[in-house]
Amino acid sequence: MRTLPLLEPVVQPCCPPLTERPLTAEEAERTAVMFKALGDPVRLRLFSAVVSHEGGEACVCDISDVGVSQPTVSHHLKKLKEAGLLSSERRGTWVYYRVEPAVLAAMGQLLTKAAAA
Amino acid sequence: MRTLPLLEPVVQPCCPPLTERPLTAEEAERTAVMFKALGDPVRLRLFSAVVSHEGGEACVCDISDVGVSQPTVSHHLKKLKEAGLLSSERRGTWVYYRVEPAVLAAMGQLLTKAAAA
DNA sequence: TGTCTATGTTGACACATGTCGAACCAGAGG
DNA sequence: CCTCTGGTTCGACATGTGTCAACATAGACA
Repeated sequence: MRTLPLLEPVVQPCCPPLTERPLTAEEAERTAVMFKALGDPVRLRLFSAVVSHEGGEACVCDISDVGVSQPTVSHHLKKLKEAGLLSSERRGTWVYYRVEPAVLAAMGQLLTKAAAA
Repeated sequence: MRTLPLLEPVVQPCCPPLTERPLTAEEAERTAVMFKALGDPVRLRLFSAVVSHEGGEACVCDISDVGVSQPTVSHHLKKLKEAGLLSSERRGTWVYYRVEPAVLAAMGQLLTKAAAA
């Protein structure tokens, strides 16, 4: 019995820099997944809530006050997970979501390098 | 006769840091606009093409080879413009798109600060 | 076993979005 | 004036997406 299904890893070595050259179709496809995941207000709030929470992780019950129903929260968290931005773990009664620091750093570099050009 | 319609400024002083605290509904709404704009593979390629082009600007004719019809290219460039990421200017026969460096830098900080947490 | 609480999944629905062809607009150059 | 070329706008269509209520599942606890 595995405790972490972890749907897909999707984007790990990700993110070619944006300024160097035009992205290829493949690269764009991969990179767009992450931006798309953050392209919804509710998901952005959930993500921000997890990232800003102490320890970089939070229980669903702590962050689900974003004005939508509980199934919708669950749906959005799943999307963020599929995009490789969050991972989840069940601890007893509650499920905790955690941010993937590597991916976040990669996204940041992608944009800051672009800005420095 | 104005040469720059510039549909809306939308997001100028933008981007509260992502790690500090959970984003409010308003902040998330504003910030998500930009991520959403970059959340499509075609738009990401177009954006990357403009950013990586010399001088940070490019004629539509230089970047429209992304596998979709020309009206679709125009549609996506409009979206990027509405999101405040690009601006456009007509110069004789051709239309040039340019990146907005301030907004790009803000987005980068938003994520790198988040990564450093 | 049963029940209660915390999350996830399903199904359905309305709405947003990406795409194209066709029509339209703006300059350049006859 | 006309015509050609580069871009945009329009109308239509298929697909994707956010949302909820209802149902299902997983532990905790009795």
